[in-house]
Amino acid sequence: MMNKYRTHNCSELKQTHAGETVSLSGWLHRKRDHGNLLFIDLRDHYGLTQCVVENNNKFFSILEKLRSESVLTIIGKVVKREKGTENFELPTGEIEVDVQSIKILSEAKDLPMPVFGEQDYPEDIRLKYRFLDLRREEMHKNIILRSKVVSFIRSEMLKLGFLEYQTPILTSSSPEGARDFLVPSRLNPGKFYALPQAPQQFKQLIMVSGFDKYFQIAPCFRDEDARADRSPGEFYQLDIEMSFVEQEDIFKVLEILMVNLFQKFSSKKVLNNKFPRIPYNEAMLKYGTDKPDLRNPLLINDITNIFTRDDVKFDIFKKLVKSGSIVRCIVTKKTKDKPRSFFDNIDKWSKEQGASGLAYFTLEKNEKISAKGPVGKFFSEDSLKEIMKITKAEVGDSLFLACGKINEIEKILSISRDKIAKDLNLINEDQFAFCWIVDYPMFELDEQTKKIKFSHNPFSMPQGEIEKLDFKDPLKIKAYQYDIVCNGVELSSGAIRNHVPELMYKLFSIAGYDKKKVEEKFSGMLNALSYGAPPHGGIAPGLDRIVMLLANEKNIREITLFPMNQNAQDLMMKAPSEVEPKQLKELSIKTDIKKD
RNA sequence: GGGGGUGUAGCUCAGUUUGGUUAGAGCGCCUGCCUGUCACGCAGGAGGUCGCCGGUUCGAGCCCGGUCACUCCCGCCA
Repeated sequence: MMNKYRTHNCSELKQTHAGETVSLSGWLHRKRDHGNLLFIDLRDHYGLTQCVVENNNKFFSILEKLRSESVLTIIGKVVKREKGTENFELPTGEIEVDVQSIKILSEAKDLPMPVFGEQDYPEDIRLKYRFLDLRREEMHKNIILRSKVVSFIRSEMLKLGFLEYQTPILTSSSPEGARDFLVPSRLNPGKFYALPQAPQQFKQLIMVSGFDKYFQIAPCFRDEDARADRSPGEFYQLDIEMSFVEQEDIFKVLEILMVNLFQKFSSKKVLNNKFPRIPYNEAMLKYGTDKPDLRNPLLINDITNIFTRDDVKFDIFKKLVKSGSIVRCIVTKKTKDKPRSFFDNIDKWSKEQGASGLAYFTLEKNEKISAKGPVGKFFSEDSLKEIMKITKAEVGDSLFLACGKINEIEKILSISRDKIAKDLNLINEDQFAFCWIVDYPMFELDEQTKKIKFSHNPFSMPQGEIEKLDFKDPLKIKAYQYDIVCNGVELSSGAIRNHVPELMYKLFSIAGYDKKKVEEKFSGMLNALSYGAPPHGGIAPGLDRIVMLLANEKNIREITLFPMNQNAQDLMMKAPSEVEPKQLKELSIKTDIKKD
């Protein structure tokens, strides 16, 4: 490299360059001013180089006054540092550049937030001055990681025989799923495009078009509220679709890709090269959630039947069980010597989470087996033996019990599992534990409307032979629908698709869409499936969440170049913004409609 | 739409419990001293509507009510 700005970058120079005259360009990272001797750390994308000026140099006073983060070119001679003054933490720490001349390319004002150092700063300032925030080492590193992950995925997918296809950004609104972002059409007054929530229908149409293996790093738009791990508005999926495949074919592709990806970009251990397949119902029972963290060894067991026994006197639970509640528990191994406060804290915490609390006892054995703890006295030896059989608990273990309606129990025990494991330090942070959640129900009951709705994707293929499906009891129908989960993070859902139009009408009618409505909303799709469609299926792992796991970050903004804040505003570009009345008029849009 | 947390100097934070003189510290900035630092050091200085509005009080950064901003969570996210 050699141009008017630089002969080398700021991480290149070594002892072997000593004596050469070089030019470097970059940001003034840090100054150390000794009055008659000035050290300057010059920083670029690649690293840091220390430059030195003495007070007999005509640029000394200029450099002394120049503010941090100004951009300059330094021309000077590479000098080997004297013994004892090297900095072995820097790749360039064995040399320094003796400044001969400089050129200031861009002067920086007083900074609203420093680039130097590892201090945390308020989110709104970081977002407003994102270009400064991104200069900081941690952010810079995360963004580079993200770039490398994207490149790696592309090359792996190509190796696996996939081709990348691009799909439209302006498309039509769909009735299912999230809220759409709408774009008014100038040429079609009163009509709107929608930004794609995912290229779902397009990727299926690509299969119908005969292309066999599709992937895309696809932007997806959903107008829903933000979370720490969910950008408002937009995110990226590794969108995948394959023809003539069964569920296991898709699992194989994803396992190869994920294992390679996570091994390449993290030093953490991938627990299983073949990810465990856990049926949805089993996951809800054993973990209370369909995104279990398998690093956590704690399991949930159902012990409702214990509370129908006459030799169990725990009347509060017995009464609830009689009226339809269930009891489930978490066993913790060898916790008999934990102090009372350990158990009480978890009980107290669960109440803060809105539960009615967690009962607990510890299994002991003197002459006979007994339960120690506030509710221990209610259990006979025989009932404890039965509990031990069901839960595989042993003497010295403790049980945390929750009683209530199934949804409440699943929820509280799911978060209790996390909480207790954290308190007992049971989670190995150096692991990635992947799993597949399979056999999702096709439909579920909407709690509010009491109507049957699609539980996941309306285009999924129901399991079993089509002729034998029992549409009278639709809640029992399972789908070829699956999620991939890593360390308790839901990375993606996918499905084998329904490529049979008649079946699709049937399924939609169960969810309350008549034939006309289905034809109206999915005409493109249905039409395509009527002229020879291959059986196909796919998946779409969230790219942002993959990078978060690899970068070990809890917040999606830490791995996104220019994120919006929680209110879906870009504080740097000032989006969204008002527009000229003329623009609105062209689009046939009025903005004076009041919200209810 | 709802709940929690935070808001004091350009930045990070202390002070709020128990209302009471001129609201402090570190970083940054400005001035001076300093030739081997790499978080350079030393001395001095500037910098504040204590988010905003209202209330209680002789007196409010501190108590009360409202409001705004940021954030985390619930709802929502096929």
